[in-house]
Amino acid sequence: MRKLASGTYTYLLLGLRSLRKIMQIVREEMDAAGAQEIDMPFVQPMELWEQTGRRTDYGETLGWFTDRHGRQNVLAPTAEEVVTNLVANEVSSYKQLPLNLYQIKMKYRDEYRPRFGALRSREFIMKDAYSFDATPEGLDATYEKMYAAYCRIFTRCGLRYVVVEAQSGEIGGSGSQEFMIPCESGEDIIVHTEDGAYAANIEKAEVDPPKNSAERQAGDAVPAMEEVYTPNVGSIEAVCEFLGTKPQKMIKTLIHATENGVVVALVRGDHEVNEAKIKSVLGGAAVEMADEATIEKLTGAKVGFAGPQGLSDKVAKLVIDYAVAAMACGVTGANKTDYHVKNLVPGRDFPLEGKNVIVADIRNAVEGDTHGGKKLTFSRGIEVGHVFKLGTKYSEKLDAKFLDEQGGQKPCIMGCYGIGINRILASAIEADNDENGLILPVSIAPFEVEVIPLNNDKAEVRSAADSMYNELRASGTDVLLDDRDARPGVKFKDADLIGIPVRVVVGERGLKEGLVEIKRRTDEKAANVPLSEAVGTVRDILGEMKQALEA
RNA sequence: CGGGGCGUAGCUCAGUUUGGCUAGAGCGCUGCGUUUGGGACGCAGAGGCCGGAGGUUCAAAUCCUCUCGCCCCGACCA
Repeated sequence: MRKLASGTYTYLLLGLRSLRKIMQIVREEMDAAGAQEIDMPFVQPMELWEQTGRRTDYGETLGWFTDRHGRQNVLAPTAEEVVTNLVANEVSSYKQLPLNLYQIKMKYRDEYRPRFGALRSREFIMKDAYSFDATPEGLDATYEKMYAAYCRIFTRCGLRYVVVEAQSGEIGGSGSQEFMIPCESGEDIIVHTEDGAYAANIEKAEVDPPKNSAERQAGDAVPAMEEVYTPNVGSIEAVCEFLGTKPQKMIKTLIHATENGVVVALVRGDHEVNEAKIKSVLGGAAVEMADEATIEKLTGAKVGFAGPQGLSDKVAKLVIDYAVAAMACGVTGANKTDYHVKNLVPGRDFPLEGKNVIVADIRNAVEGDTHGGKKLTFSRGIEVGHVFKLGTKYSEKLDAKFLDEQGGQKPCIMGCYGIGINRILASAIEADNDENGLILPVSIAPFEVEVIPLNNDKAEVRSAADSMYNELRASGTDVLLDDRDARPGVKFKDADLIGIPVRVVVGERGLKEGLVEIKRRTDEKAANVPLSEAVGTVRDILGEMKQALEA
């Protein structure tokens, strides 16, 4: 793999061979799961993206250009629009459903910041599948099939994976799961209970409300709230330092704009608000941070001095995190520039109930939180696959409807399923390697076995190696012959570096006794095997390795 | 887009602070010879618009301005 520019790479022979093997496995499992392979355009009309609103949703990550006719074209990052448009034109009856279409193709995302080589590149190969069902039960069945196919794909690629609950986005309530490869260099945070019964992306991980109300009751004795002068001290850290308190004692008052009006969210000073959670608490309306003008108008103070007291009547919703509701008292903004208040008591100084007040889980999980009473731990992973029940978002907007048994018009119920082909290779490399290089599973290694003739100039060595190579090839084994005129050490190091699972060494010394050496990449020492049995032994070893990946 | 860093031989980098000899090293590459079971050795060589443009100066890889590219951190993410 060689870099051309930031986030764009040329794959050379070895990398490409691995990618092809991964694609083949994916293809076989998709076909077996009843999906049909198609090929959709990489360049797509912008109008389609405007119809579904994703031009805005994708924002800057969407790559596009204007052609000579002045038309705008999207460089496809996914293909929901195109496939839904296709189905809208082709499907008119429930008898044509269910339908499951997939493609394995280059995608483009204009990433804010491509990083970690193939893990997050601008161009990448993705298998994307889209299913269309007539009923929710049908979608469930398709989803299950795809889920099972994904498990087989990652197992066959020799990867240890975990499945986590993921944020399901706009269509609340329907399922979404990510397949993650646990690994230090991963970009995603996985949250799971110690027994592994619950695992989720940090975006999604649900947190138990605190159990003890003891602290709350202690709050009854707190004196009335009091304003303090905090000139030019806006941030949490600055206020803590100024007032000699801790972030855990602070209440962050975050003002959000939604299509239904202004929403104020409260989280503890040491917690991070999770907008996706607010969104689902509010029933799916888009949520974003309010701009300065909105905040100043609402609070009458500059940004950084907002507080919940007296605001509940002025906003559409007041959303309070469980952890804030459980606080005895806290420090927050005074709704007055350069002032904060202390001794603010939840329930006394601002409401914890009422028609526009919601107490819920609206923050990211942190160390020490629990789920279902079990402690949550954190680890990193690489997202290699995502299965997602989409519902009717796209089929409604793009008019993919069919007539059901009663003759009624219904939108198709969709699911979508992605696999990052490059990421599978990248995670296999990250997951297993040593100081000598890669250790690749036989199913995705560029070659299964490498034959190394040590003394190329010796005719008998050369001919023994050649005939082994030819025999292995003839028997359908993926074999590489290193016939370079190089020193032995160079060949050994290279074979190790590129992760070839099995290595056969043909040397003058061994050949005198009719022996060659066979060594797995993971073996300490090589085994001597009679030349006549070598091909059979190699095939047995490969057979075992492949067997292990089917289990 | 914000913050930081780096652009000198194919690669990794020194030299830049304090302007001054013919711009260097290791690895790689070419030729010849000796070697040959875990990245050999000797000898001889090739290889540079010091990222680009402009400026200061007797003199610029070195100082100034602008620009382009790359890396790292952050913000974003169906």
